[in-house]
Amino acid sequence: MNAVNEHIVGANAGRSRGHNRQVVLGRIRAAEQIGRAEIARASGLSTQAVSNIIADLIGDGLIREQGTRRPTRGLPVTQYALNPLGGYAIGIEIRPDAIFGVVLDFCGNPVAQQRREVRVNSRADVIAAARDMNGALQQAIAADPDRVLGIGVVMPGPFGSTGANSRASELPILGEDAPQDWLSEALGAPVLIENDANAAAISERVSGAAQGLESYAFVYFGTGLGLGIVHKGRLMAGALGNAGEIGHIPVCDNGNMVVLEDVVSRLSLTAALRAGGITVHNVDDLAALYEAGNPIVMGWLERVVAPLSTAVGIVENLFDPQTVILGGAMPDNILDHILASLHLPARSVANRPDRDIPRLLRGKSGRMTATFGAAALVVNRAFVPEIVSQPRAR
Amino acid sequence: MNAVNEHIVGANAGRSRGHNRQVVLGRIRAAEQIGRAEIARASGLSTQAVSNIIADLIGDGLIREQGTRRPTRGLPVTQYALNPLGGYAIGIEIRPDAIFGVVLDFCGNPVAQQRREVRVNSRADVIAAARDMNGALQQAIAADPDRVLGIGVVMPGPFGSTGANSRASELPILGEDAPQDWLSEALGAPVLIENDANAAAISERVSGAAQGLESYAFVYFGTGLGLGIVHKGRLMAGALGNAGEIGHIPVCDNGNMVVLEDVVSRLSLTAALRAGGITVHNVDDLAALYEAGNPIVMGWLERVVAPLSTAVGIVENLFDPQTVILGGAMPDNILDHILASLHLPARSVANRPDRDIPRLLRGKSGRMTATFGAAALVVNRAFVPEIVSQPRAR
DNA sequence: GGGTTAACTCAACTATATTGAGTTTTCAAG
DNA sequence: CTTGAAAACTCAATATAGTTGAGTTAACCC
Repeated sequence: MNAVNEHIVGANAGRSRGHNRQVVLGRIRAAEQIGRAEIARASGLSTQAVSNIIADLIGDGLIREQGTRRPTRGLPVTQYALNPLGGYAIGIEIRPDAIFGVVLDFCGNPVAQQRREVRVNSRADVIAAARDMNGALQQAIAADPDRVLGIGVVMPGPFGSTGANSRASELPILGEDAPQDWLSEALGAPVLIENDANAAAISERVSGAAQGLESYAFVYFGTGLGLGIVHKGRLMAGALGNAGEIGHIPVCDNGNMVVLEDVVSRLSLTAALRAGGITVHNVDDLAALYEAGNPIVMGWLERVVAPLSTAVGIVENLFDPQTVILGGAMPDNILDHILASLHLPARSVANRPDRDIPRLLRGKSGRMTATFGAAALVVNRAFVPEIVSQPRAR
Repeated sequence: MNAVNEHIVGANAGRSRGHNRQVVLGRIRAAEQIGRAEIARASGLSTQAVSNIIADLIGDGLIREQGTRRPTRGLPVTQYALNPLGGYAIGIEIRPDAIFGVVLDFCGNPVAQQRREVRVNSRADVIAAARDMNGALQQAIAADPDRVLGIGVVMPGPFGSTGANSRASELPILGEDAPQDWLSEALGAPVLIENDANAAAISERVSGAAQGLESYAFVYFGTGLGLGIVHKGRLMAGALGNAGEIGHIPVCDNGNMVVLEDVVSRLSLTAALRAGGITVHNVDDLAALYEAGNPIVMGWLERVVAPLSTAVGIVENLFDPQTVILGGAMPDNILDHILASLHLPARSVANRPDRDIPRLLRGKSGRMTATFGAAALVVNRAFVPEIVSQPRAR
């Protein structure tokens, strides 16, 4: 009759072990260093089971002994920590005019970075560029290829043919079916694909402002404006992977109804600057203009306040996240200015007296956040078990 | 350091079996009737494992043999179906001026209903009313108490103290901490609590318009306007359980900025009617007024179109659901009128040429949808495995 | 120094799923 | 009508992984 629970698979010994390895790794990652007994308590497993898994993980080089801690009484705790050399995650960001690559170690620290200025106009171009980048990155780290946990690939969404495919900078190969399949085949490794906002959101969780958070939303300044939603540590990507099109929220701008990303996006800022005779080439140019108090930038910042405040309020009220994070391809000083100037609505489920985190945070991953995010997808997957095993439909 | 993966527990033999029982039940429910081999293929388990679980479930009375089917060749398939008598779910909806109760059988069909007009002003009132209702319902079905799978309780949200607690009809006992704990203790059974919109959303999945859907959003006409978000078969309730406050989206109304539920809600309709000298007592009154072409109702319907279309578009673009369902305490004829009159934005990820479901559906559970939903929470839980075991923070 | 506490190990046990051989029933081809 | 293939299912043996309970070790406290 229908497709209920289509993607949920049964458990068996092997899958249970895989799940439990992820649970143990997740606890170690969360605690930075931790002993077996505490992992057992936190995970609902017996100490013996944890001991066996720990032995496995050490054998695989994913964790290592690190220091001891004396509890109030009893045997000193042997603690374990992630071994940064235990695994590598490759992240590739494909843009219409360039391709970026990064390698993260198992702890989420960058160990290699590359960029190529190439114009990709076809599927063949994408494959060639991704292959080239993957090769270059693997060579740069000179690690055992078996230590590569996977390859994350980021492309601007939305995927498939939708009413939202109207963005200027769109890749021609999108709008086609399942890029996951042919990329995976071309690179000879499992590939995770997400749009830039989703990847950036995970980047903040792996090594940024969202460390330790389970549910948050990430507002991403790309060419347009995107939103990555993380719920219980997992991306909420929607039924077809196109969730988070915050840029399409209609807003009032000087009495006209426009969509949010017409006002709040790097494109709208650079367009305003160009109309004023100023051409910017990168994020640093924007940072400098802000520093110099450029009136066009300042005007844009004022114009951004109302619509973005409204949009963040909507996100708060629809998702009830722990916090909302702002980041992406904007200089930190401009992000900080926005952060300070927004006036979030009082009528929001996020407006609680007992908050322990601010309603709004600035992302930490900087301008490379989407590329880092591509790799972070792979890192995150190593620590967060999924019930599902079949890939989702696209 | 932090709370990553706090709620995720490890797997062991017992928990795996529980998970697999849910997977098998879920497949049976989805297919209505199905044989063992097909369940095995769909769930990634061996036929032998499925056979053992099926034997268990029959022993527990949760499923029963039902007919055979001849495949093209080979042994005829022994099929299994849910046994409606296998378990019962109790649902209780608590409102400021009344309490509703319903019992659903294991297939989600109603087998008993009750209502009491009581004014609940305190925690003691709630406990007394819920106890009374629970007793009456259990007596009405006269089933083995062991067959009761759980009790779902619905109260209007939001829970806890937030900037959204400004609704006229709010229960005085809300804004307090963890009603789950004391209700569970008072009723002597595990209790699931959700707000009305969330429960209603699950009701549509168990026995309504969302059967067979994995990801959808449900716009709920209660006193205000709520939204239940279902993703991969599970409620997305947010970090503190207050997700879905769609009523707080700011919209333009005759040039004034108001929030959505100021325009689109039963309260706004009844207020408009009262200003016109018409008092409505229930949903039937509204249905009759619509049928008679009452100008105030018609005017309200026109006023609703633009803001609700915008809001649904926002929901589509943020969640990318399979569809959006409209329902709750509004007569079907008014809901149908709204459904037909909305003009959803073309610029939406939901606007795909290859859609197989309409972007908008009407809910089927009728005016009792939240009460049914309370019980449906319990039914749904029997079929959808969770990774998490610890209850979420409130 | 003796008792207590807590982490951890060892070995036996248990629960559950898988595997592979075998059985039954049906359809289809000769 | 016979024979063979196909598919569902069962049985018994096997494998994997987690649990249990009885130690062992090392630290603190009195």
